[in-house]
Amino acid sequence: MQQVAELAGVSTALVSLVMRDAPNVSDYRRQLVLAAADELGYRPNVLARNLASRRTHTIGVVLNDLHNPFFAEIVDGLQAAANDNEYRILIGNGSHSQLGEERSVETFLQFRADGLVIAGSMLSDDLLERTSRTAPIVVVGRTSTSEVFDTANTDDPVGARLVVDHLVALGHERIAHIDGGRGAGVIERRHGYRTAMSAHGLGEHIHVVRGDFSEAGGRKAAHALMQHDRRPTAIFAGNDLSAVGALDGVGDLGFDIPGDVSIVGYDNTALAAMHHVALTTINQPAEELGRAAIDLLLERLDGNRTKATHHVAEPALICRSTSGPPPSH
Amino acid sequence: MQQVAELAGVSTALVSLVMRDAPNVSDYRRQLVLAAADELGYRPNVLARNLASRRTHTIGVVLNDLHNPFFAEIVDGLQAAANDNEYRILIGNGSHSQLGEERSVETFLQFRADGLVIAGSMLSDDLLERTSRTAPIVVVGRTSTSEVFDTANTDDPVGARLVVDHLVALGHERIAHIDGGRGAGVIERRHGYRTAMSAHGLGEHIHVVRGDFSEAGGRKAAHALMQHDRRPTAIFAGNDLSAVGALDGVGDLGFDIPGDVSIVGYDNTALAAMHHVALTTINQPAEELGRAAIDLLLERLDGNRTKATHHVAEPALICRSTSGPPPSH
DNA sequence: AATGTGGATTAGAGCGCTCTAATATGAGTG
DNA sequence: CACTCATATTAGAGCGCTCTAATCCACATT
Repeated sequence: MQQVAELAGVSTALVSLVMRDAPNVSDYRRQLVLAAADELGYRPNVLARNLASRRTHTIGVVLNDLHNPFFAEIVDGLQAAANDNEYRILIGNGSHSQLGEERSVETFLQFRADGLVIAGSMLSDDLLERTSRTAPIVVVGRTSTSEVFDTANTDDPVGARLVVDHLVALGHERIAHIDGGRGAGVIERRHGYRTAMSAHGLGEHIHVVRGDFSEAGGRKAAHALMQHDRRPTAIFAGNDLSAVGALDGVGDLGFDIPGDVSIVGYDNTALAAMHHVALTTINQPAEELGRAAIDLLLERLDGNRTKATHHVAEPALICRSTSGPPPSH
Repeated sequence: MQQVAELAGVSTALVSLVMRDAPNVSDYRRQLVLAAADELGYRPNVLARNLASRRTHTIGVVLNDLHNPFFAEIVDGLQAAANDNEYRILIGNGSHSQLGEERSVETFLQFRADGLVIAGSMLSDDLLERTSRTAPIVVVGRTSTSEVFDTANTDDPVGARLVVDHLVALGHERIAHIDGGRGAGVIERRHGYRTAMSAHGLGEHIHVVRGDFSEAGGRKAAHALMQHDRRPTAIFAGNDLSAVGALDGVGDLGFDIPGDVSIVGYDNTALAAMHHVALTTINQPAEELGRAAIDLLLERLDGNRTKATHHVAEPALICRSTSGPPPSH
């Protein structure tokens, strides 16, 4: 920077002003500085800049599971919104574990990211609240009544109800649910499922088995369900990934879909849309969620809001070919 | 830091030593400092640390396409290897475009990442070589004869040959190829396909159509191929994602797989392994590639090597159910 | 000619740490 | 008991930038 200043015959302060295009710099000097910077191949050191300005213009995004296409879609929304606002995004991999998420969060805090977006988090509200004292946080894909951090997610109870309604309308009664273990949105979806089942007078058929939002988990759960003595005629999986696993698991055992059993997912990822999968599922507007998350964060960063806000998007049933009437026994 | 030093009754230098667990600090003082730090909730500022030490202990990973599960698998290897070596990983999204990759690279350089791993890059060798003067780079999933930066990838010409050999052994002659546009490894796979076809005396049946390593691209290419007047009996797609797209596209038109047409992918991602897809494909040892990339980078960072090294992994045919004998016309 | 005004420029302190070189400490040695 | 030598500790400069407050200057106003 000093070299640039010398070459341009100005002070380092002016170089600084030019490099962050501040106003009130004469065009003449601006050109001088720019030329000098170019000649020397000068690239501002963001580390130093951030240290001095106490702002990094970076948002840390912690993804619970890089293998889940749903998160890739959320990132699309985040990326777009961040670009529009001159923020950059860095992604941390939660490795599908609490520890992994914590590590990522810690990394971002140490880098002094201006804010965090945590998608599909398995972390406790308590931990998140504590963290958000250091930097504003938006949690995506999970409900929370926290009065400290913001959230952006889909109305999961409604989503779960849509699934049950759909299956009941097709004539199903024995509808089982594969949940997502400790994942995000698990409680709401499970609860929504239970409530909807009861509302249809199917309380006795409520059957929840544990999954973990992964393919492997979905497959295993499906095996268990289909080998049960009162096996279901329909399975509502907690997300598309485990639905696809269930699809596999059910297929392994030689059952026909949807002839013998219907399967419904959640998320409407690209996976579900594939012709060869054609999964009936619930759409979550991933990109909308991503954009909303950034908006919420920026409101905080610009100091326009201190009260927690919870953005709730509408789910929608996407009917494809893994759901149909139950077998006539 | 100063507060911690005062509370512990030592110098800031000693606090610094303790915080990065340097050797030669007495146990007594270490406890003192640790206690003080804990009491004050002190968290070292990585920005300042990095600025002062000129080391960030961070590796920037630029992924060409977050939607491609292959990259998620590579990240698993990178993450594991980085953890083992006390490095942290940050991911940048290339958004499937050159511009997106450049932006990510720039971000990492500005953050002074110690090194970069660029997976599936569409950037030119020239640009990469220039960049690697600033920080060491390992390019994953792409061949290069560069004498400047390192690479870790699979032997693509061999992989392509395995595909053609397999299809020819099944009796196919009209084998078409959907390439990956400007993606990584495209040239080698295409060339390997051409060479293998010629070696089998099928030069006249060489038929390449352009894809872009995405599902949409694969579907579109498959449509074009199957509506061609001399339509192929087998399609070799440049990666799994486009193979799945091709699967869809072919299905759209009412063809049976593999009855009417065989489809083979490349990468052996989780996508291909799905029961409902069961794609015949070429395995790339993603985790091995990830680990190798980190190893190469660390050799550079530790100053043990300055000569470019190219790690080449062995591809392997994974035969599933999207390939079979051609239809008997 | 004196004064005012507002934009352009700059000096210099400080962000929070690391690192070098110097100094303190203390056990072991002849 | 002075003298090593290895280990433990510290002072203080410096990393590369931003930011505040001060200064400068050209031009308009009285």
